[in-house]
Amino acid sequence: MKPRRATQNDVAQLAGVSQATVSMVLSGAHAEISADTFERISAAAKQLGYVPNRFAQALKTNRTMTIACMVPDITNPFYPALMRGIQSVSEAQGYDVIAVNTDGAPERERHFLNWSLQGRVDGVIGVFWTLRATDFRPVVEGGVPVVRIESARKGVGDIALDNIFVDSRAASFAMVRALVSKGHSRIAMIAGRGGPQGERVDGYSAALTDAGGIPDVVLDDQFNEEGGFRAAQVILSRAVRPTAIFAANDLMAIGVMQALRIGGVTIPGDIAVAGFDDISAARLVSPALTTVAQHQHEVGIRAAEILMDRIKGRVTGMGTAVEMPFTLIERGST
Amino acid sequence: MKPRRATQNDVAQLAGVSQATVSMVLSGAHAEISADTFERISAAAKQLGYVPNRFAQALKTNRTMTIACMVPDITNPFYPALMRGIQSVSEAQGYDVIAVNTDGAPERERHFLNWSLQGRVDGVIGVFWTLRATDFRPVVEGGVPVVRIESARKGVGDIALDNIFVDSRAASFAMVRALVSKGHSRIAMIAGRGGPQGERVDGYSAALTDAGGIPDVVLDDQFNEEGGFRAAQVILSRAVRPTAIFAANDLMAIGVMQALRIGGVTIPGDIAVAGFDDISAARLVSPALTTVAQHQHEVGIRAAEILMDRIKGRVTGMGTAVEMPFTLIERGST
DNA sequence: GCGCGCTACTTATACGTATCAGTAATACGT
DNA sequence: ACGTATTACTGATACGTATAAGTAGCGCGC
Repeated sequence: MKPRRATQNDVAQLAGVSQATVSMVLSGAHAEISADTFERISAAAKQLGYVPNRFAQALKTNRTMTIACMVPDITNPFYPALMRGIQSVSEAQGYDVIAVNTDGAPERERHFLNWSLQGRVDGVIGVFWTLRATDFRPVVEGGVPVVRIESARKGVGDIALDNIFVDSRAASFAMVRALVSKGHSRIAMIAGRGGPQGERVDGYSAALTDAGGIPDVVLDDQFNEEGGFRAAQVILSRAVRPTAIFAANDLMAIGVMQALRIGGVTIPGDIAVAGFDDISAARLVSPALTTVAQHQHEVGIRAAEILMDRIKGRVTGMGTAVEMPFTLIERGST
Repeated sequence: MKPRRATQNDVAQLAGVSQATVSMVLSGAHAEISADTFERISAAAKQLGYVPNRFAQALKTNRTMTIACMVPDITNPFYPALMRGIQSVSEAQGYDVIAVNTDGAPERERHFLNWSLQGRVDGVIGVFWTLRATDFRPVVEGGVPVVRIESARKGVGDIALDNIFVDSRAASFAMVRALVSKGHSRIAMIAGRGGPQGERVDGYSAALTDAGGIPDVVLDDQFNEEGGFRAAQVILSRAVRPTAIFAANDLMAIGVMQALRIGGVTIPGDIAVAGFDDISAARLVSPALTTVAQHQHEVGIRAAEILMDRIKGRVTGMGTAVEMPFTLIERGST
């Protein structure tokens, strides 16, 4: 009922050697071990089904070979793409990646950040909506590197916290400019409330004001299709409708398109729609969705590289801020 | 640069007590401790920013207060809903939930299952595509309970492995029967290759054969919108088209709908479409998607309850198989 | 024949925590 | 006043591993 797992001691006993020898053979075979002993130990380990206890290992080495990826909502297809990028570089270096959902809630973000202080992971890559740089201080000063993925250049301050960002404001600005150049002047924006989409809204407002338009932002509590759907219905119920709707992310944009279709509005004939993120579904909806690509796979790769540099001690000192490019992708919806 | 985190020893020294006392105060305050000492220790701990080392803790107690949720593809909205259910019960009992992506690949499923043997987690809830009951033997016999989420009743065998399942074959059968009763006879099915959708295809084939139809299954490598999109294009390119398409999951069904729309086919007028899973997007597409609800939130809750029973030792002995109900949800697409 | 340098190990210790078995100090009952 | 019970701790040990330090055996040069 309580089937204790085999330990190095059990293996050692079976092979007739000491525990230390077992450790040398099974961890890194860099020591002077005779082929015979090596064989005996390997055989004994296999026979007993020995699996190293990661906790004991971590306790000793202070390394867990695991990094955490903390995101608000793994449901949003934006994040899995990011994770793939992270995985590709960290797994190549022998690190596992685990994901946790923070819901973008302050107490959950804090809770899981605190996690990393418990020595559970060697590093953190995350998208945090509510935490400020000072919240990370105990963690990075505790020796756990953190790479934060952001939507704008943040002051790196006096703390070894790395930022990697796409300039959302500029991207949003560019998108609105593109819409304006197609003749749109009444452009509404749809965004999530309380989230990190402030820069996107800012860029929109700035570009629209530049062009002589009047910003018109509709918020919803949810950042997904449902939120976009609801917000679009609000817009449709108005007396005067916009000629284009710019959603703060693709999920919301897809929700918008569904609402328009139900409302009998043609896209882009009556109303053009644009999104943000370039998730894979953006290519599949019809008409295909105009959007801003953030190249999240590359962002993930770059973030993981930065993290690895910290973990391996190749980089020390204060944090950096790395900017990643965006790309406007025009498709059928505009 | 190497800022060692504070340990109980540091706290003890500062508070002028022994490490053992610190442990008693900070873990469970169930011992006889004077209010004064309690205060001193708490204050010292806070001052030093003490955070328990989970590894040392786990090494000692053999409990990690963490359970793993292993799923093939967290991108599929089906799984996050499941995770919410799992989280709701396990977090209430103080357990954290971490997610790992197996991609449904044998080596990755094995790798992460092996993980649990390393003492990283107290239990596993997972959807495994390739592993067989025997693969779990070392894990459950190693004392880590596993609850497997399945699509059919599995023989529980002689091993303490719990199964929880929705009878996909019956669900699929029921869906096809419903389509037949609406007058459809040429019903095509779209499914993913190499995945776990065998039962769904089986149920489809059986029901269609019963009704005098000829099964017609189109496979694609991917289980998502893209896969459904491609498979639908294959079907549309044929001389004789079906009157209904049944997709093995909602993502594929949504891909199908997009392909049909692009192809100028009306839904459900020309071709009806049905899916499987009842993800939230199913309600939002237009027309709304007819599908089979598996109540994944409830499945997650039940799975976590079963797991907790094992972890807490309230249930011992051989595994069980628990069946969960499904519901046919008819919407506008049929 | 003795020290030297290898090889191939073994012994001992530490990581940070939980916990059991003590043990002073005080309180209590008779 | 004395034994016992209770309170409030302390000391020691163990969890499973990695690793530094030690050592037995042996060939070898001189």
